Amino acid sequence: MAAAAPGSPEKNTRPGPKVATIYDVAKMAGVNPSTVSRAFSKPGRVSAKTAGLIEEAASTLSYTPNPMARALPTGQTETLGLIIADITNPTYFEIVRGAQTISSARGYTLVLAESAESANTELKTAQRMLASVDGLILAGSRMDDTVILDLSSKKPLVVINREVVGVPCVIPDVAKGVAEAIRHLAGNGHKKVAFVAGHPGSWMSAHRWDAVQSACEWSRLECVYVESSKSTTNGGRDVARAVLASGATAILAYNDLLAIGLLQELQAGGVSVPDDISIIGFDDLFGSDFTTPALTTVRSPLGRCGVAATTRLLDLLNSSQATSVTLQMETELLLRGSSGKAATHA
Amino acid sequence: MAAAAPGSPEKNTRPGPKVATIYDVAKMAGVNPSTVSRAFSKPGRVSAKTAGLIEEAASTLSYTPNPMARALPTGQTETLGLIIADITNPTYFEIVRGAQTISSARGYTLVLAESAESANTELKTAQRMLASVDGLILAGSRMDDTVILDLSSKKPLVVINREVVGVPCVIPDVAKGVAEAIRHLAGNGHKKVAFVAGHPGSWMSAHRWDAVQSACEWSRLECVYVESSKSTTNGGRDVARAVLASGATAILAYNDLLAIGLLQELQAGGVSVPDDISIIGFDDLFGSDFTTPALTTVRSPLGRCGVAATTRLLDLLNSSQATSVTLQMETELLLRGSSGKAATHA
DNA sequence: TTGTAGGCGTTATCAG
DNA sequence: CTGATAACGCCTACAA
Repeated sequence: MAAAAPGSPEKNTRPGPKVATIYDVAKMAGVNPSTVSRAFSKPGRVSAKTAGLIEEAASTLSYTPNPMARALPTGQTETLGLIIADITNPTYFEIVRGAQTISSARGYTLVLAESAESANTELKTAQRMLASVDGLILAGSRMDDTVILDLSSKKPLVVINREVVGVPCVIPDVAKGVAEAIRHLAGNGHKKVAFVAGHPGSWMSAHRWDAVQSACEWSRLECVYVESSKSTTNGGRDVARAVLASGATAILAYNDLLAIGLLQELQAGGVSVPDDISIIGFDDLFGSDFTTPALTTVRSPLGRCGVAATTRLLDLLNSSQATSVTLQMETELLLRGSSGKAATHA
Repeated sequence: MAAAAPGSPEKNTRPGPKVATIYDVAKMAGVNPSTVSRAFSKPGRVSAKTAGLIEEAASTLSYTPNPMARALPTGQTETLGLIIADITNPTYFEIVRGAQTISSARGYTLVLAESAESANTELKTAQRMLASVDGLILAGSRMDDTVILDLSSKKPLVVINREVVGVPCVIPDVAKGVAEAIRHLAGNGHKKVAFVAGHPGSWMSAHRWDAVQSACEWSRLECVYVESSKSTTNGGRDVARAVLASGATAILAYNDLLAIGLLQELQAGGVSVPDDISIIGFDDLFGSDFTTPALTTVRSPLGRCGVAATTRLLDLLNSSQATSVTLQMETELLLRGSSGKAATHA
């Protein structure tokens, strides 16, 4: 008998004592509702005495402002939206974490949605969200640049892990990390490295491949491009054979998941890592240090990207500074056990 | 010149063409606003012809109902709240994933918040959320049973990973998985197992310890309880020494993180797993198969718990069936490489 | 400093 | 089936 419905067993409305409104508080405090409103929305614009009365009445009634009702006149919902490409991909967890932390720290509510890797559902989700959110964060968006730009003209919008001109972006600066990685490989006698790509439509994958190419050129290393079916451990397992056939002595995988799959499959096939082949991943994903050897990886500060993007968005919200600059978060090589000297094949 | 403000550079309001309302649609379709409202909220209660007109007008104006405005008269926000104990703990991600998937599939929005392991902030968060949400999901709650019960009397509420009488709960049924694990150990000649506990206040940790005790009793195994500072890999590393000193030949760790930390620390210390000591974790956490040997673990169907809890909540929402039964999701032993025959110590 | 009145976008209750 | 009109809970000029 936790909740005994008094009258008729209605649809789904709670019977409970109707939640208090400013009217109830006003009546109890003996003031006008608008005064109560002020007391809550602009502290200081009400006398200390009445503020006290209101405060007291409010707490005995356990009054809480109704965010919906508040959002109507103001247009501000105190809510941020985060759309990620794939909830299934642990890469995004760090971003969610960062965004949620900052949001709640600044008194905002975070609503989460995923686009299931579909540009279409992503757009629909974004449009629905637009109506109930003050600003939007897109992580790993699959939508066209023009669509994103258009969206950003309606509500403040920040993009993570991708660059769109005219829209504030937060991306990891892969150049530094990749350069370190390639230098590390070159210094260990490697001559040929294979880049195992991710999803063909992924902006980030292309971006990383570019960085790898220029770094290799600079270090006079040969690099080959290997396609993969999907950016998961299974995807990694699937391409192990192809990578081996390429003749490369070192692998740069598009992400850690691929790298780990590769590592496991190669080890299972009797290939020793890093003695026979070196493997380097991307992201420093949760669990990438669980492997033996632990995975060398180019750390993408995803968490900090989430934090930075959210901070950025909130700043945009209360300053209207139209700075659509791309923020680069530094990446770095995390040297662990899966990479080392090139095999002296003979 | 992405968004040229026409007039004055206001605070933070978007200058853009004010978003369309039912009034705009009504005018364009030549009907009354209330008819437009009907057309959207109760399809069928409007003639096919006018419905068409409205549909057309709405789409050319790209009208989207304002959720806030809609929530005001109805009291329904089409939004679900999920509060998790610690965003930092990957365990909860599966739950988030499940909840988000179901929510959006049923047209609901999911808002996410964390309690930072504090009963106090959890309560505050819950209360704030209560105002803007149709129902609440608590995962790994730290609040008192009475508080949760009280909360559940205001809005439909489902608890994950914990049992509270009078409140619908979804918990993994550890009994089965633990029994399998202990039988597995007993069958391999183990005589003494150590249970490495998690956070002292954790309901789940106590619950698992109970299960381990009864299973051990049933299989006539000795079991010892080892405290740990925190349920992380580092926490695992910290207790490695103590566990070794206990003389147990097998370890059941409260969760996979602890187990992995233990595994790494023991291996680093020259202890062979599973030859010298067997390790079994809980949860089948993401990455628990990255280790060498891969971690044997009692799989908690966290994702399915999230799904079940959300489904449950939604059912509660539109049926007012006051079923406060506890739903048990079956666990099972996932036999991988970290457990095996007891060391023949001599 | 505080009260008055009108409006935010929708739904709901009546008539017609 | 459709059109007025009053809520919903709160904010905000404007006036006192």
